[in-house]
This record gives sequence, C-alpha cells and structure tokens, in this order.
Amino acid sequence: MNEQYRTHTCGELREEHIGQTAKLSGWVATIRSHGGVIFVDLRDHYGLTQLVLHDESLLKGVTRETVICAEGVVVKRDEETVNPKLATGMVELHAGSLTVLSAPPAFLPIEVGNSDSVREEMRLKYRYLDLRGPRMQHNLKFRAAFIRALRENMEKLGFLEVHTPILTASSPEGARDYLVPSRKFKGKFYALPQAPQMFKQMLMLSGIDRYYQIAPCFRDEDARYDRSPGEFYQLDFEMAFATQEDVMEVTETVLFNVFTQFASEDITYISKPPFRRIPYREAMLRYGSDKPDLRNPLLIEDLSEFFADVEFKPFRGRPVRGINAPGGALQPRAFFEQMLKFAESIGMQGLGYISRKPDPVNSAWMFAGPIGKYLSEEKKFELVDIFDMQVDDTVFFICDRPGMCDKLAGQIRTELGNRLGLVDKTRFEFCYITDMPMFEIDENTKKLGFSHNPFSMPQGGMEALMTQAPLDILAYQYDIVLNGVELSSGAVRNHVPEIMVKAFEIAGYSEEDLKARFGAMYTAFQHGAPPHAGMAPGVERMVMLLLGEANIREVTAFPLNGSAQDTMMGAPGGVSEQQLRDVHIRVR
RNA sequence: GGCCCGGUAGUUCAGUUGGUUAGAACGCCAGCCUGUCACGCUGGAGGUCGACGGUUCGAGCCCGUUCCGGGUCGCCA
Repeated sequence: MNEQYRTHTCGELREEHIGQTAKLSGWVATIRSHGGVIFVDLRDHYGLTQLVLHDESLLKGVTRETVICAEGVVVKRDEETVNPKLATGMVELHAGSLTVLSAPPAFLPIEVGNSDSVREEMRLKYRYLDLRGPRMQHNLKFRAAFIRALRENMEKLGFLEVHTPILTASSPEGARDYLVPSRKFKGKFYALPQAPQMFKQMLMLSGIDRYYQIAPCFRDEDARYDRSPGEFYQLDFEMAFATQEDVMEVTETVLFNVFTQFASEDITYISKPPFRRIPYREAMLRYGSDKPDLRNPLLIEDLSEFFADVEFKPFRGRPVRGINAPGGALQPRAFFEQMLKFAESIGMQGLGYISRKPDPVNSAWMFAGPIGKYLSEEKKFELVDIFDMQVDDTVFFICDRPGMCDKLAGQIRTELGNRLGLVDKTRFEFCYITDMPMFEIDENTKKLGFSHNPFSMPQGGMEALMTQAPLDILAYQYDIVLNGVELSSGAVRNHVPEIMVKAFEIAGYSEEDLKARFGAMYTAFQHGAPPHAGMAPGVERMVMLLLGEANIREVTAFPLNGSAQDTMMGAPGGVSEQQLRDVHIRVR
C-alpha cells in the first residue's frame, strides 16, 4: 500500500507504535475541544483512534463526518487517560497536520452510530451514513464470516458450488415473479428466480452429485420482520441418490457447526444433532404451529373427547384444546383480562379457564374459573390427570371450528409462554417438521390442491397415490425450524415422471397441463433422473437469529423497505420512453 | 388489497379541553476552557406542524380526502 492516505488504519495503533510517525485517514466521529487541547476521534472500518491537536485553526471547517487525513506522532497515553473501551486506547496520535479530503453538509440527515434512535425510513434513505455506525459495520462483518463458514462446511462435505441463472423463465406456481421484458422477443418475459429449484434439480440430472450455492432468490411478495421483500439469500443445496435422512443429516451437521461457532456468549444451549423430528400432525396438535418454538415449554392437549359428554354448549361437537399454565392461578386478574383481550383480537369468542387452588376451609383444594361449574367432580379429577395439574395451575380452553382450533391454540400457547416468561431466550432449539401432507383442500376454492411443493415425492410412491385417500397421503417434505422461525423447507423430489403425472392428476391437472406449465422439468425427467433431495436454509434469518436482531433488514447492507422500495436509489423508478419502446412496453 | 399505529426544527420526540409568540434533547453556528473520550459552560440560528379541503371568531389538536412510513392479516407451491 502506498502511503498517500495512510500508514495505518484507525484500529491498528498499539503501544509497539509509540514514537513512530503515522498517517491516518477516516471520518471524524467526535470533536472535544478544551481550548488549548483538542481531541478528535477518527473512525474507519477498522476502529477508532484519538487524535490530539493543539491548534484549533487546524479544525476550521471540520465537523462530524468530515473525511480527513491526519499525520503525527504516536504517543503513549498517561496512565489515567488510557481508554480501556478502545482497542487503540493505550495510545493517541499527536497530529501536526490535518487535511480535509471531503466535507459533509452542516446538517447531517441522521446521526452516525445512533441507529436505535433514528427512524428506519431515514436509515434506509441515507444507508451509507447508517452503515458507518458500529452496529451495521459489525453485522456486515459477521454476515460475511458466517457465509464463509457455511461455504467451508459445505465444501468439506463434498458439495460443489454452481451458479445458476438470474434471468430465467417465469414459473406458474408459488410466489409472484419479478418479470423482465425481452427486447428481442416482443411480448416475452424473463423472470428472476424465486429459488434455483428447477436448476438444482437439473444439476442432479446432469450428474452433479452434491450441489450448493449461496443463492439469491427473488419474490414479489410483501415483507415481514423475517422476510425481505424482493430479494434474499439461501444456502441452497441438493444431493443425488439421497434420502430425507441424508439431507437432514447434512443440514443439522452444518447448522450445528456454524451456530456453535457464531452463537453469542449469552447462548447457553444449542440443540445437538440429531435434531428432534416432529411429524406435522403432531406439531399442529401439540404446538398449534408448523414452526413451533420449542423454547416455550407449554404443550397443547386435545380435549375434544373430554368435552364430548360435558353440558357446556359452546364446546359441544367442536374440537377443544387445553393448555396448562403452571402457576397461572397466582396471576393477577389483569392477566386473565389481557389474555381474554388477546384471544378476542385473534378472533376467538372467549377464553375459558379453570384453576386448581388450595381450599382455605379444609386445606384440600378446589377449582375456580368460569368453566368450573360445568364440570363434575369426576371430570375435574380427570383434568388433573391429563395435565398433571398442580395447585395454582390454570388450564386454558380453546375451542373453534376445525381447521382453526389448532392455530388459535398455538397463538394462545405463544402468548401464555411470553406473558408468563417461560420462553428461555438463551437457547437455540432446532427441530424438523416432517411428514407434511401432500394435498390439502384450498380454503377459498374448496378444491383439492398441492399443500407444498408439487414436485415432492409422495410417501409410498405410486402405490400410495393409487390406493390412499388424497388427504391421507404424506409427502417427503420437511421444514427445519429454529426458535419458532422456519429456516428452510426441503423435500425428496419426485424424480419419476409417471408418479408426477399421477400426483398432478389428483390435484386436478392433466398431463397436458403439467407439460404446458412445467415442460422443461417434465421433459428433463424423461432422460434418466437420479433420486434426489435437498434443502435451502435462509441466510438472513440465520444471521438475524445469531445476532439477536429483531429485523432482517439489520443484517442486509441495502435492503428494500417494507413496500419493496429502495428510497436511496429510487427503485422502482421510471424509465425513458426509448427504454420502454425497446422492450415493447406501453404503460397505461 | 383489509385493519391498526404514526408523520411537529437537520435528527429523536413532547405539545393538556381547540385559545397569545409551537417546546426539549442531540446536532449545527459563535464564545470560554490544556486531558477529554457521548467532555463541560454561555449564547445563537433553525418550523409551510406530510399535503389538500372543511368545521370554527380561532386548528399542530376536530372532520373528510390524499401522500408517505411502520406493524399485522391476506399473500409467501
């Protein structure tokens, strides 16, 4: 490196440099002027170094965020002026000269290094200022190191990184595509890939045995805290001649390794391989979710049969679930009111409960709560058995129409876990959700369709499709879930054209439909396809969880905002008439 | 697209029942200060209260429309 701008970085100077001449360049973080002596904190990517000046005129026109170059002598700080919070805090640079390389405006739109108290709208519009702060500098370095570790792990397991196209064909299923109009072919469009799904399956057909890629994915769907609008990255991988277990082994090995390597010191527990496998139906019943947070110890019980012979009209003939909240009876009345309010906010009619309490009269115990009077003594004892209810426990009841009851019970479970402080935030609890149903009834159209990826292999293969009721057929389709966040779906793919045709037939599509919609895939699979399976954990979600960030945008350098806009660059933006003519587009 | 919340100084916010000249902190400018490290002290500049319309003697505040942002549901095979 030539020394026009610097001889060292702002994070570099140590006691060993004392007495040397040094030149540093960076941004002015703070100026503390005491008249005769002036301190300037100079910041760059690597750290912060304190400059000491004795001539105030050197700072003419210098404010925070001015880019300067300072030259001087590295001096040891006095014992009492050492700053232990700074890596360079043993020394300081006594600057004799100072050059302004670039001056900021008098009023910065946002304050650097204060991301917590600046509206996100402003942070994104002036992202280059926001990224200068320690939080984002750290997050970007962390993300890079994490991705490097993912690569190392995958390479060690024999995976080959292959880049797949960004400009590809639109696929009719799944999320909305981002479309790119073609100039050479009027009225035709490319699409940005929602995932390299088709391509990685093509690679399996091509004789690549183990493929992976840190793959960009594009989906035109609305944002969530854990879902970037527009684009995101996945650790996409696929394995030939592999079973579901083979894929899950790879995923849990790699994720355990990287989470162990990157978890913060606050984390006291990380699931060890093999991660728990929970069948989908069990997850829905016991946790009320297909992405259960296992840090929450509460479990849901099916009470439908229990209430079948109870004279409580609202519950008759409907599914009922129960959750035992340990110590719930000790909560103040406001707790129950807030739980009821929450229940109503998610569309429930009410929220019944019953508490087991010590009886003040005969020092035995008794029941209290709005549902209590409908239950015989015998039924109450039965309830104690089902939940192993201790004194002061409260069981909450959830009842709704089939199809909704489990989800609502899941939301009540989460709310109870949070309100009662039962969720241990120091744990990383992984699990797999397996045995997803192959087909489901669409709520809106009331018609049978695929519940997940139509190219998943049904369990039992052709025989299952021929002999079982469609809604009973399970797929080799699985998710990996961490602390209630879905990191990835995965599946054993359907590599047999005949089974593919049959599966589509059950979902209401003819072979002609299949050819028309997925022609490339259909044709390719006629040419000798190995059995194969894969997964694709979301990179940002993993980094977000490791960093404890509440939002996926905190781990992305230049994220789109919640409305999928880039307010810094002005995207989406208008284009010229000529550009539109080139691609044969007229805007109404 | 539905629902909820928000938009006031460069930034983050406060602003009572509608009532005189819209406040604070940080930042910025000026002055003082030789050891601070989020330095301190004194003073100053800085506002179309998102926009438009309405009600009213009078609107930051009430009503309507609209724009922008956040959350949530839909959506995400």
